[in-house]
Amino acid sequence: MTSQKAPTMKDVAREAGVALGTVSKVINGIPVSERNRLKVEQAIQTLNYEVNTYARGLKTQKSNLVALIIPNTTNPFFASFADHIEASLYKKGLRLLLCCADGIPQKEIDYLNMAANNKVDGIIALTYSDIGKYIPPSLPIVVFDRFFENRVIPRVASDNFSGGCLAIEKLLEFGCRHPIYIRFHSVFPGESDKRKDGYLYACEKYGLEPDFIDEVDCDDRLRIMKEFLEKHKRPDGSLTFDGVFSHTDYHGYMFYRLLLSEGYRVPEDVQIIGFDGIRKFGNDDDDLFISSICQPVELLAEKCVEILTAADGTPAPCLTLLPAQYRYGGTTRDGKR
Amino acid sequence: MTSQKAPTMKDVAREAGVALGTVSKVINGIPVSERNRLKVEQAIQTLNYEVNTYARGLKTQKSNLVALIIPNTTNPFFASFADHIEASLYKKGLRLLLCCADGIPQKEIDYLNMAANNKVDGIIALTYSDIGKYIPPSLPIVVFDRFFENRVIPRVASDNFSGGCLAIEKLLEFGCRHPIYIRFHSVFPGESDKRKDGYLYACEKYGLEPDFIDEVDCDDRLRIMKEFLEKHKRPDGSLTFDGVFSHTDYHGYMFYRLLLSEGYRVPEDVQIIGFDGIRKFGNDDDDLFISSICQPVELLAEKCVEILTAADGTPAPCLTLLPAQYRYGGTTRDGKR
DNA sequence: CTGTTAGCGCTTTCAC
DNA sequence: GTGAAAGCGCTAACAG
Repeated sequence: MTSQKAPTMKDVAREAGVALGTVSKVINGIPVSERNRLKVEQAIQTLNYEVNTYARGLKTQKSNLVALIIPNTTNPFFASFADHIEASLYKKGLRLLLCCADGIPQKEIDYLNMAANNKVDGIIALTYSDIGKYIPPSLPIVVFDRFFENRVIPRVASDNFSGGCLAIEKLLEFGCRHPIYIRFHSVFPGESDKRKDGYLYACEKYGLEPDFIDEVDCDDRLRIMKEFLEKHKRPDGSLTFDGVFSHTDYHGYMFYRLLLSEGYRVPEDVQIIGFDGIRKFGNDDDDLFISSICQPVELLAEKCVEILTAADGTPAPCLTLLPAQYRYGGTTRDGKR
Repeated sequence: MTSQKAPTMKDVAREAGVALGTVSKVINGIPVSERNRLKVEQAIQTLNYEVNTYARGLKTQKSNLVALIIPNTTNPFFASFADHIEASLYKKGLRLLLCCADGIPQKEIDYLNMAANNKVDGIIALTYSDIGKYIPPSLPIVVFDRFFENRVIPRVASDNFSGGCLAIEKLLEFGCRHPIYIRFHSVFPGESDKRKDGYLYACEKYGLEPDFIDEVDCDDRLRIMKEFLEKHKRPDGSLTFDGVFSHTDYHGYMFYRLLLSEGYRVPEDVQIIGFDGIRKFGNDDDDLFISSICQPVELLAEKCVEILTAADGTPAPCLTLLPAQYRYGGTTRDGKR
């Protein structure tokens, strides 16, 4: 892995017949006499010169690199988030260092250490392990969804509370009488917890009796869902609920498949609304897994980048909430389209 | 975006009471007295020291960064590939610069220029535009699937020919008599073209009449599929084919949905096998979209990294083909499970 | 082995 | 304006 010797600034200076510093000024847009600027630009052309990133980084301590720490890219939500982060950074001339932490705390810490040591200019983190205390104290960072106690860190998230509320309102609008809520959550608190708060609030507001699965995430999800289902079957086999708001599309889709396999019809017997708005192949508008409260992934990503790259003086907002929107995905009774 | 001053090698030397060079030796694994090594390691611990990448890069012209150029991360296959590339690089102490080219040639060229510009030690490219002539002449590179004419570049791919063949053999094994083939392909040639060759070869071998959709990829896929379907309906509504080998899971899944919407049963009336082995949520073993010839993504990624990072002397293989495997995903008659 | 030192290519003073 | 020169933190070559 060796790279060929590239021309240096010195070569350009010699070629142009000016001093080293003058070349540097031209490159960095610092005023220089018209005559010299042209000579330098000419020399740069001739030699096909490009700035050496390491030398510049060594001097300026800037790399134009931003680390994105996410669990993985295989989960469609993370994948989409990463994709939009990349696009936003690219627009600003920044590059993306992808760090998939896989939920391995050591790997997260490794990446954080690396980030702290002059390798990146900032961090965008979407993580579900407890790395708060490893976050370098003075590196710009924006976190998605999570909250760390040791330091005031700008957070970006969807308006999960309103989203949770909206899910129930939509289910009611489409004729549900008894919506339940399903969640398998991380042990670490985050903004997405408010989806449940939204559900509970909506229950209160519309006089519904709350009923839900709310367990720590585990390998036993399917068994837990099945048990829940059994407990909610009437003697005639019909269900005591007719709507499901799932904390994520993923689990909502699991529940959807379970219902189908037990002979229930969706959306006729039970309507389902998930959360996230993930798409099967990531591109079309018509390939939601289930009807969903869709996170505005593109806007969320842009907002993260915007806050991270805001001028040093600008105070970053502690929390930025963006609205999530309902979209039809086949498991609700507003079909047609 | 300012970073706090990190401890330097000088600080470590002072803390450990040894010379700068000694610290450098310890870090680079060059023999040093046991006593000094311990002192230095201790000091590194205490100061939480990490090597400054720019300084090292300036000296060595290495960055431990590898650029991955892919169209996006939202397509599940690319996402999975990126995920495994990241993991493989991480194991070798390398970091991943993610470049999503979105099929925008200018963006690909930008990234290639950057890569050439001392920023990365190597490139792994999975791309469908014609960037052959922009590839920096002396930077290590490995391409997935594609072939560029201007330069001998190591290629890694699945054994698409055998995979195509296998798809037909499986369909026959499960009782198909008339398997067709569906493809919407890029205008650029690549290894995956051999899936069709495999199909044609299998037809020849097993005495089948080839029949297929083979179009340049476009927005009109659904219309083309519908027309094809119409042409293959017998007067009684039954179909003249009973098996589908789709060039990708994506299009296979599209065709699957089309068949269902037209009232055909899968796998009873028509069996479908795709190619890629992409998973709905990227993690479980049971969430293929359709039965598929699965690319060994993890191995492919590892192989790319292995070839890219092979010692300078080692001649890289021009082409490395890894076997793809059939896996049940609900659209074939080997169900149960 | 160990310590000293000369740069890697660039930015950024600082005199001129 | 301009050019000379001092490092940024590290590696590697060298003398001890």
